[in-house]
Amino acid sequence: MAVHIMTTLAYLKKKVSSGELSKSVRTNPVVVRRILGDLSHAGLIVAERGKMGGFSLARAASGISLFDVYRAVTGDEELVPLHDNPENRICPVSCKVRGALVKHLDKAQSLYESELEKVSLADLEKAM
Amino acid sequence: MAVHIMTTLAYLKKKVSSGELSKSVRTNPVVVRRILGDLSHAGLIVAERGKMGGFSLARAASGISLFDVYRAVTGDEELVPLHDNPENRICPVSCKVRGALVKHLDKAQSLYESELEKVSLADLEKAM
DNA sequence: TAATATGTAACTATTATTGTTACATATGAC
DNA sequence: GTCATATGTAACAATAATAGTTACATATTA
Repeated sequence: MAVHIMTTLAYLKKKVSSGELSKSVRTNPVVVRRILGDLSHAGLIVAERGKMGGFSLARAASGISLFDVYRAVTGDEELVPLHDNPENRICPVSCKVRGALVKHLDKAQSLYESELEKVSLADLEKAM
Repeated sequence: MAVHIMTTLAYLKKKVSSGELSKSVRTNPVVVRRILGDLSHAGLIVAERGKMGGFSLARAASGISLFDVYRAVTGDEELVPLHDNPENRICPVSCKVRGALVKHLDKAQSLYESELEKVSLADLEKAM
């Protein structure tokens, strides 16, 4: 939804209200505003309040990547989370798997994220 | 949990029951058996029923990757799912974002998965 | 045949997400 | 100054996914 919203802002190139955006996404304006809140806190969009208010990109679409959008809405949570049951101290695997596994998962996630960095909202908007 | 279980099987190099595995993972044996069911259906482990039954790797730990384990338990679902609200036909973005976005997400996911392919259970087991 | 393992159904508890209603707050038009 | 209209958020309900639990059928071996 966040990418849909951001692509719409890039495409329309004007100030848009949460009501208009919600029609494109086909959901409730509050759902859209919650996502817009994340995007705004991340500095990707500018929100203007009051009558004639609305949302617009904070900078050029070519300067905003899919990774920026992804990060804004997910925080820094992991793509594949680990189980968080307590360790069984008498089992070496129970004590050490997480550490060993997370190293590889982090590497894979870095690759995923750097691929998202390569794609800008301008690239997406051109395909509309 | 699936990786924890598989690494334990690689480490112990013997037939192990769901009860023993659940002690290492610190959860209920049925939770473990559900995951073992997925791993078994994927052909990664062999399940033996009855008294003296248990689970063991179906092939050498060096021949099983993190990607194999990941696929066995997640199916082919996407790392980052798209929203599935209906299209708004009068909005070009609403009609086309998904197609444009999924292309890039699939590329990124391929990179993630091929990184997991590079890591075997033997690699993990060595770190225990 | 008794003991012990897997395989699964059924149920509860917990959590996250989405959608919704309601309303405080801000801002521009008149 | 006030009204119309926008954002910002709290609060709540509906839905779905996951984890844990109990129960029991089925398989296998000593």
